[in-house]
Amino acid sequence: MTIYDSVQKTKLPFEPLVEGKVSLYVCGPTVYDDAHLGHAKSALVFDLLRRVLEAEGYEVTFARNITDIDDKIINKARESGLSTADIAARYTEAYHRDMAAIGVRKPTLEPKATESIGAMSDMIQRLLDTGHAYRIGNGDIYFDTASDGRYLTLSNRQSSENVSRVEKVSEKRHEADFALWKAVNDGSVSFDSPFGPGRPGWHLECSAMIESYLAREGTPYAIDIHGGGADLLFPHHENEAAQTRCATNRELARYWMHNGFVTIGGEKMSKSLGNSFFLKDALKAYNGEVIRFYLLSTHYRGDFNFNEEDLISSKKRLDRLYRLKKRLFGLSATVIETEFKKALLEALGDDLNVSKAYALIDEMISSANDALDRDPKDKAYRQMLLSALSTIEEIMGFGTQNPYDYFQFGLDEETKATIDELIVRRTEAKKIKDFAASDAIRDELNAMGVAIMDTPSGTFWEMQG
RNA sequence: GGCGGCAUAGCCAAGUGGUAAGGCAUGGGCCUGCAAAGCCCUGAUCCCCGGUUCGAAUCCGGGUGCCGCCUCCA
Repeated sequence: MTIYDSVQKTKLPFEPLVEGKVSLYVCGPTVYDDAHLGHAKSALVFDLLRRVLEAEGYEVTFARNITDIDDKIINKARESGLSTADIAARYTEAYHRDMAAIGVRKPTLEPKATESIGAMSDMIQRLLDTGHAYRIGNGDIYFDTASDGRYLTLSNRQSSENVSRVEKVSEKRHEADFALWKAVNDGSVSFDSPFGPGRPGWHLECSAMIESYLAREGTPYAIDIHGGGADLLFPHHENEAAQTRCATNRELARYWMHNGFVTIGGEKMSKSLGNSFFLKDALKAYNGEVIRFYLLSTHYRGDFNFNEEDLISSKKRLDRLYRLKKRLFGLSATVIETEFKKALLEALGDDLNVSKAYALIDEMISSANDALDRDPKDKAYRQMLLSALSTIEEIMGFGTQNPYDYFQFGLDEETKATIDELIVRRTEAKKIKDFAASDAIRDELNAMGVAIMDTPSGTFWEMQG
């Protein structure tokens, strides 16, 4: 496959460091609040990448970290009266629940910062030993950016002169130098280390975790692919790259991938702008797969402008897949290799061209419906379709639900019983050709948001979206 | 100020040199008691100006507009 490397700014053929294997690391969440749609987008993009690589036959080791200690977590703990561990546990659980709801598979590894203090200490020690880090009077340890000849090459910046908004610390050697370790003397949350009690700097955890959990020996790069949101390129990934380079004498990742932002009204969704849309709230109104389908529907590198009308339009598109699944419901078949799968992987293999993949799915659905209209009993064809659906489930991660449940999203049993009862009454009215009565019942159902469809095998219904 | 991204039909969105995928919406047809669903048909010359080329949405130059990173951020 080809991957767009955001450092070289070009699509490159993917060549693994180790034959048949891929190491993929993605920056995960800081667990101090619920995940918003931007977090979901990022998680979905790399979940898709992982699925595609696996479908291509690679053995993928996919790590996504949890930042469970950080100033924001400490502040939240202070406000709520809970411990930082409680806050972190609560939002880690919420993150897992939300991601599962949109079909994001669990990563192979999910290291936590608080469980990686040893790995971080080791890296700090190496950086101190090699002169790439220094300690200041209050015990803080900083990375010396000027000691890295390749600093700023990742994000293609000419100088750090304009990094003037970074907090001024008088003892720092250079403005761009960033904290590896913050000494803590005020009794707040701290961890023991060879450098005394303190907390790790945020950038450090990814480098340290990659080194201790993912990196292979004897390769020119620590891992194959490092991903994250576009806002992490600088300074976060720049700093990670510098740490790894200086501590281990090799580059961190061969390919860097950055996903675009979710925006609202053209502006980046972020907590500081106050325009975040929590995933958990979206999940109240829409099936998780609809959200997955929608957020994955455009190319990962572009910005994604969230808009409820577009979401509904996406839902209608996914509905078609489920109606086809409904037509084939109850049939079992062995999964066979299909031309469809080949085409789908080829589309996705081009730097995750999801638009092309979606187009292939749409075309498959149309021709399938057409063929099933002509010959509903073609067994070989049905088997091929079931295999295609199963490919979509496996690679795209949607179409996995029972189609009847899918169309009854959010309904309680009582309402379902009411609907079923109305349909029985309507069927009886139709039987005696009392169309006025049957149409009145249909209007009533429509008013409830229920769409009716009469078929040779009975009347079915769906919630309208 | 430095660096970067984007601009394609009413809307969403692929395509990066050979005369514009797909979806939603719209209109028409088939099917249906009527519908719904399904299938078929229906729409753009690609922000503007200039250049290169036999040929450009696609390359080059110059504009305009929107967005992002440089502070925590997916």
